[in-house]
Amino acid sequence: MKDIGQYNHKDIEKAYSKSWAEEALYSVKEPSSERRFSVVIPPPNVTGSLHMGHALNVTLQDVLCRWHRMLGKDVVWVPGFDHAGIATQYVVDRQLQERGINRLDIGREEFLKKVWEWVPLSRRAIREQLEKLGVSVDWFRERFTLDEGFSRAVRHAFRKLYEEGLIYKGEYMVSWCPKDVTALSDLEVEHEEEDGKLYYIRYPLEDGSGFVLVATTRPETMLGDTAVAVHPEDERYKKLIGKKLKLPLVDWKRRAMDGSEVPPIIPIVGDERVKPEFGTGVVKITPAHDPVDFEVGRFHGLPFVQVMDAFACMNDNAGDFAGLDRYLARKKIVERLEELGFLERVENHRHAVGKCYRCKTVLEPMVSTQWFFKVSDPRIKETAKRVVRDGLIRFIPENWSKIYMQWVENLKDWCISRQIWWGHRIPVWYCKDCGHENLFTDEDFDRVYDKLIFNLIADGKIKEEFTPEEVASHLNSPSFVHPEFTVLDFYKKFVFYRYHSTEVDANSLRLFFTQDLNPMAILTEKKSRYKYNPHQKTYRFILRCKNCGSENLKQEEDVLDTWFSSALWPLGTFGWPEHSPDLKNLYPTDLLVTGFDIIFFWVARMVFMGTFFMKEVPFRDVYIHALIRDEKGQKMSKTKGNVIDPLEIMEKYGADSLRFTLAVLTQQGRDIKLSEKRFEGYKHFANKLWNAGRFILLNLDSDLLSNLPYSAPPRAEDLWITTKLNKTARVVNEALSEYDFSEAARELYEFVWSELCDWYIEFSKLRLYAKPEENLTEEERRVQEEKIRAERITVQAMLLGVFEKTLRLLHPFMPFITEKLWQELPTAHGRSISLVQYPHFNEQEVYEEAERRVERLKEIIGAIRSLRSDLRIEPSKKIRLFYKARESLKLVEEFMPHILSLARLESLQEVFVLPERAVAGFSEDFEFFVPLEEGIRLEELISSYSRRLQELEKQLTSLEEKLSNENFLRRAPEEEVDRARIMLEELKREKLKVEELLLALRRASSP
RNA sequence: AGGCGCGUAGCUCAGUUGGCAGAGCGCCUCCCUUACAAGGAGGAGGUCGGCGGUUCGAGUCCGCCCGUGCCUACCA
Repeated sequence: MKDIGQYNHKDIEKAYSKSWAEEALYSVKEPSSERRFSVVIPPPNVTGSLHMGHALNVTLQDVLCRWHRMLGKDVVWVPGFDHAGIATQYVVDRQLQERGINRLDIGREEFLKKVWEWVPLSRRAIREQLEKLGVSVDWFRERFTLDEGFSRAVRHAFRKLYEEGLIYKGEYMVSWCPKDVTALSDLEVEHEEEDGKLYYIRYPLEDGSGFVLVATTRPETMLGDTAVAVHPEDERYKKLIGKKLKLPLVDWKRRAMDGSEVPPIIPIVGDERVKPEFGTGVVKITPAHDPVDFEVGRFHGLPFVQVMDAFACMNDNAGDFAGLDRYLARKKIVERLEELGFLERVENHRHAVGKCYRCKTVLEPMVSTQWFFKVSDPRIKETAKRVVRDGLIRFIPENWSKIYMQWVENLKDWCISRQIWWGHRIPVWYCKDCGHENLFTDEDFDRVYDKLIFNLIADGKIKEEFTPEEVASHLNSPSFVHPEFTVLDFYKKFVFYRYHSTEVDANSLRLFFTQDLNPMAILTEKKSRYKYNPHQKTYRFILRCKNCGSENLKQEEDVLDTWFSSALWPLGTFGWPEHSPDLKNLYPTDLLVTGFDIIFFWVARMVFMGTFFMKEVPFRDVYIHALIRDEKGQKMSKTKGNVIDPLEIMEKYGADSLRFTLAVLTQQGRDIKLSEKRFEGYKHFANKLWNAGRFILLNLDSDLLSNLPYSAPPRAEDLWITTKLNKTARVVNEALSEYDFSEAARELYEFVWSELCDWYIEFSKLRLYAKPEENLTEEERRVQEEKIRAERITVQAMLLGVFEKTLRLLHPFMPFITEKLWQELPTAHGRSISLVQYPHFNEQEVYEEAERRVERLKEIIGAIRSLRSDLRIEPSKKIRLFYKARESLKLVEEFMPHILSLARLESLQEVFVLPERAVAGFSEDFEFFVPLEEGIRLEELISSYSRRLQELEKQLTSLEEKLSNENFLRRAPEEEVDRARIMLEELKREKLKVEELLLALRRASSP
């Protein structure tokens, strides 16, 4: 007997989100490889805080992880964060700009320091949000895509791919963002339809015999034209092939990328790629600024003239227009062309423009030297197709595998270099003497210290010139692998675990360097790795060219595409490239949950890396969920101001309501339209559950458990609710195993609200509040009291048992409220509801007979309530009722107290003749009569019955038609025909009944 | 230009081998009944986008069309 008061989500959620993390409840040190269930979180970007999409993503994962954990699995769910190259650089850059600081002014090193200051802030904020959401991740395994371990994994992966010939460097056409000043991969280009212009320009023939007319959408690129192309079979222009044109405007020197001078006299070439039907059938060729022209230029050996710089400003090759922004240049060039009579006409033209997916700047195709991952290689591409085709990886819903396959089929090589600062710097050092391209990873060094120092330098943690003290202090600073690690801890645990004896401090380091520099070491090693500077007292770590031995090396400036490291996420988080126990036990993961927008960016690329390096898929099931949109179906974005912040929602409605709402809304479609109202509805549900718990706890005797063996046998409603709950458990388990979150959640909602609260709890009050009759003898009274006591114990045990099981079923969806309520129950044992067994279907607990009787009882009570309502009898008014029944007779007698209570009757008496002056209702064979009193209004009832009659007539007509259709009788299955016949009989009986009642009512209402 | 999805109650959506159209919210009526007014009881509301086909029978399977959203694509 205790009162837990009113539902207050804030207190509950705050207490548990903290204690779960502090107790490391979801940390599994040594998972068994057979019973494990392993998942890696799609790492959120450290660009700010979580949005609703993240909330959905982690909620679904948490539901599944909690479910599997309760099914007895060793669930390891690895959390972590993505350094998010361009995105994070963009965020920090903007912050600096607001303080009037320019990134280019302070330089790379200083800027990266600022980013490293920002990262922990964002990381902490997101971590807190995840905890608030109640995610059951193993925080001891937290990782970051730019932590020491990942950097090492990335260098290792780069090296292997490079050595296998799967990474190459080359000069190609790439999409270039002039705002972020970097190359982008094809995937990072967003195409958008825009209204533009098509300019028709005259290019005069060199011999003065006329001109050809070319059409272009980007006239500014004409300054870089080095040819004009026509289709070789085009009758109009065929004869012009080989002739020369004078490029308008250009009367200055242009230099090609190879340094040669390019005259403004350009050839007309024939090329199949030209479509005669577009424009004039003549196309200008700018090999350095258009992807197709690039191909054409290479094919015909044309010079490449760049006319723009990295910021999309015109360069020296643009002569008079040098220094102008591309759009200003376009305007000026068009004006000049018009002045000089080269512009024939301008048409409106709608076309697709490529934009940067981050900053939406219109991209410029540029020729530049970039690094590529040769994903078109069969070792990558064919494997990636095979694992899905053969079902080693399963997409849910299934149709995404088709989309995946199509994309992989059309793969082009992936540009992985970025000209930004924030990210994994490419581990390549160029020799300034012989030009050799050197690739270094710590595997190039034998000694532990060398490996260590190399990694620190490669990660930019120490400078090339350093002191042992600096190294030691860095090693003892916090690691980015995990906030509670030092850098040294990390190296010991993951990298150098084979060398446990290695103690690293300033002294041993100094000793190491001294030894390294002594004459003996130099003799044995030929050349020392370290150069000592006696003035500065610093050491320099020496890399030597693998070709010529020169020490004059310079590291590649470019960093890797952020997705290159994310692609290693399911490997790196488990310690790869080391053969760690985690890698052995937890790879491949069992499940990946993500949105369809990153199937190509991330999912496919994890498949590339996983299958290549591990010879095994990175995950088995890929559950693809919808994207969150606002109530109008628009994407949520800060600029539109239509975001619904999960933090605000949790504050107002609670994490449990947020989670349950998202689970219910997770249909297999493509998007979820969200409005704040949805959360309100499910907060009511949480409240309902709370109050059910409150009711039960209020009515439990404090000594219940010790009295348990002694009790009265269960009643029909007990068996009924047991069956219902059992069936609910079956549906929920089945739904979850099919990733049908919505079905599982709705089923639970339905059970809690419509069965448990609406009916069972109401029924339970009969026994809980039972009192002995009055005017009894002492003896009789004692017997009755004993019986009531026994009944009370039974119903309390039932309530307790049913509720406890319900909480367990609900726990994956609403972890906080279920934990709290469960802990309040006298049966609570162990640390947490999340560690006890999940209920499953039990064949023994199906009581069909009891279930049918109680369902029938509900119908009867419903019919009486309906009549009361039609007669406008106030709910609080108890009425006298008379009834007639045949098959239902026993049932009515058995459940007399239930009917009296739930239908709010003063009495229910059987009669054998129709009462005079009474209005009636029925439910099948159960007929009942309310004595007609003054003030009872019949109109509503009459119209209610009239509507019912109409409906019946409609159904009857269609049924009769069906049954008179010979084809139906002949061809439909027998049971179908029988069902129709039975229904016809029932409808006819009901119709007679309704007509009879209507007649009586009409008589009564018009005296 | 190809590909994928969606059109069912006022709104958001369920509807699993074809066999009597459902839920939540909203709306209407009545009630603050000792867990819960964040509640209880009852109720209204639908030619399942359109046309055609298969079938005894179609929201469900097939075809075409209309509307709508998204993804992919080098059309100057």
